[in-house]
Amino acid sequence: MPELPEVEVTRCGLAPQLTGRRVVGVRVRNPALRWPVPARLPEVLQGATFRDVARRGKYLLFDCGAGWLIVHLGMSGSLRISDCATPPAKHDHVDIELDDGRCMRLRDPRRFGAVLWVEDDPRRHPLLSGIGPEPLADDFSGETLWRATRGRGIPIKQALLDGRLVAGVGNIYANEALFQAGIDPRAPAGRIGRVRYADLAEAVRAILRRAIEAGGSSLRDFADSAGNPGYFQQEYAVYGRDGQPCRACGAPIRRVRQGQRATFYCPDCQRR
DNA sequence: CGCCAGGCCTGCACGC
DNA sequence: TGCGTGCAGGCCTGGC
Repeated sequence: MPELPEVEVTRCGLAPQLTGRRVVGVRVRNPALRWPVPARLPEVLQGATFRDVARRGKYLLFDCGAGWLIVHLGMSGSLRISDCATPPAKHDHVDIELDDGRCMRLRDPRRFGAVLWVEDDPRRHPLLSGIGPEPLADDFSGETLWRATRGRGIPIKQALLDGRLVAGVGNIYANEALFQAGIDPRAPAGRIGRVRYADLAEAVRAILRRAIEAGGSSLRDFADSAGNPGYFQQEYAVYGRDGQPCRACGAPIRRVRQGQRATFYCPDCQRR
């Protein structure tokens, strides 16, 4: 379940291995991802050299000189560097072969992910142009959240999942950040004040940073690690813990449904 | 067998 | 009429 931290850890793992490498071939075994993998991907990528790997929200942006490869991992996708000779597994849909005999291999069992190609600024692509501030950048703050939610009745949990307010906060970290900020996920976003939004923004940052650091510790063997461990899972305060005691006060964690997504919270620590 | 999880785009219905 | 808003559907597989 790649959320922003997993995508960032992926970016950090891939960048040094890709930068300066030339593409010598592209193999698309199954183009049926969320959107079809562009049929012309092999021809446009052939001979291109990777210059950089960036990230916007949960989108990975590969600067290939002639254009940009955009990859979204959906909810079951992973990218790793493999030996080209290693036989692909069942859900290995795309290989991008490099000039050193290795390849970047996309695995995505559920195929909610996407592989796109654009020739100009990927941030202007329709899928990316409306994305809100990066949570770890300076233009995200309690103030931006406060301003964006004036007059809105939507529960704060669902507002946090809206990528136009803040980029890349998924279900797990929305739950965790609200716990850390002591805010009831059902509280109407428009009725939360500046001070609490400052706490919430800080909680979002802290949670994401911590998760990235935890993932970063596995960076060394990133390329060849088989299934990736999620250390951070051990540390969840509320996510997936319904019925278990709150780590802060002992009250049983509750689970409710908001917008067809599971929400977890502590009824005592989190207030409207 | 059925249900659920996950991200997030898309389309619809609604009210001002 | 257009817009902002809030909801629900859809995509897909594996695990319970």
